[in-house]
Amino acid sequence: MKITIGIIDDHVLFSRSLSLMLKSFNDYDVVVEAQNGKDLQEKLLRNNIVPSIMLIDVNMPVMNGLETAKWLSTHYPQMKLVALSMNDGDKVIIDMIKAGCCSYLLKETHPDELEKALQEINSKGYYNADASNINFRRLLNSEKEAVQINEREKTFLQYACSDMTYREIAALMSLSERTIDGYRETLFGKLKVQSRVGLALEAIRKGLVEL
Amino acid sequence: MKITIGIIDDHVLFSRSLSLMLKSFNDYDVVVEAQNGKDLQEKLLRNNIVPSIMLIDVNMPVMNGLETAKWLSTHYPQMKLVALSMNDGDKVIIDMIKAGCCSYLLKETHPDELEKALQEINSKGYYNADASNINFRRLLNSEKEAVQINEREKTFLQYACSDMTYREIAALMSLSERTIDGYRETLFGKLKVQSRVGLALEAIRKGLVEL
DNA sequence: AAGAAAATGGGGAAAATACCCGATTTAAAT
DNA sequence: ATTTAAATCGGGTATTTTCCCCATTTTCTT
Repeated sequence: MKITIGIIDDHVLFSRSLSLMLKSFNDYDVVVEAQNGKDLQEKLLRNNIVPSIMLIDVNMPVMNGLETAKWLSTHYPQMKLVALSMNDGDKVIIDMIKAGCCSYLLKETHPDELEKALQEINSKGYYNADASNINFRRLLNSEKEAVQINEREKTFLQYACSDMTYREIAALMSLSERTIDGYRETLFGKLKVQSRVGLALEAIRKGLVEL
Repeated sequence: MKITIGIIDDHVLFSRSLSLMLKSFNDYDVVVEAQNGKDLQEKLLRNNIVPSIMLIDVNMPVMNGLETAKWLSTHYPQMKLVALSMNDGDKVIIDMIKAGCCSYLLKETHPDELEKALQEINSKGYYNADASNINFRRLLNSEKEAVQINEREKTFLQYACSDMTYREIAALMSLSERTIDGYRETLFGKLKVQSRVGLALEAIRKGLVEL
């Protein structure tokens, strides 16, 4: 009995050719291919297919990898989820693992390692990429160091990434300019910057605000 | 005689599986696979291989798609270059076409269209993606509207996206603070912003500087 | 209820930014 | 050679940002 696999990726060229490759390994059968989470939901429910391993791309339109992984791990808790992505930031990797993925592979992974990963996931239930891939020790540390900001600060950060002056932002948030100045100061400390430009850029780098 | 193809992509999983797919089309032979432009240069020169069609990923480390396309079109002018990428901005597409690519395909392209594209490129010398892909008319218009900035301004823009003050940037570029102020003013006009934060953010949005 | 911690806010000053006025020097065009 | 255009630079000023001082109010803990 072959191991059933599902692939979710908006790049059809990738998912179709990866599907070919998996079939060439001879132990696997790709039973469903979807272009995003929404697409997958429909295909799973309509055809009543439940692959044992699901390869999930992180960056997708409509319903992204994180949402998809969360949905799958609640509705199909027995399914093995594998995040498959290009070089993402640490935060994304942590989020995918938290969402229930048992492994995180980069698209620059060699096919041989993919095969090894799938075998281990099927037998042991998980696979940790080594060497060229992800250093989990550093990841866990970076999570501790991850910047903690509250809702008000996040709102301010959003507004700070614009052409507005602090005076305008204060008016928009119905706060005093001093209070805004306080947010600014604490965020400067948390993000280790000394100017508003640096703040905006770091906020974007850390994914705290979207461009 | 099969048509010889080369693939450049840092995602090994993609290039290897795409290679499998192309071979399954039966008319093609993948004679070289590289992970970036530098890697390709070495492989071409060392093994004296000259594929007739080269598929080039745009985003790569070490030597990216644009540089690679430029190098190939000067050293191998008879080679057909095809840019292959995920959803990029208009500017990138224009640059790749200018660098000598005869087609620009997205990775979300369906395998059937890829096959059709390769056939047309081999027979007619070019292929324009239709429907879901790129609207060249809009592209040409957007090029007119594209912000034109010179080298000095670009350098300044890069430095402006940091914690540095204008004074420090002036020292770094060996220019007067006034001159820097002039760059700032013209760039404010070109990018339609009123503050340095706005400038930095817009520069990133337009892909004028990398984060 | 008392005390600690957090959020909010006030005033002021130095530095940086934004926006004017223009001059000079260099490069390019005719 | 002359004119144009572009790049570089100088001074001055209003606004904004950054960084201090610390007071009040609200929220949480004990």
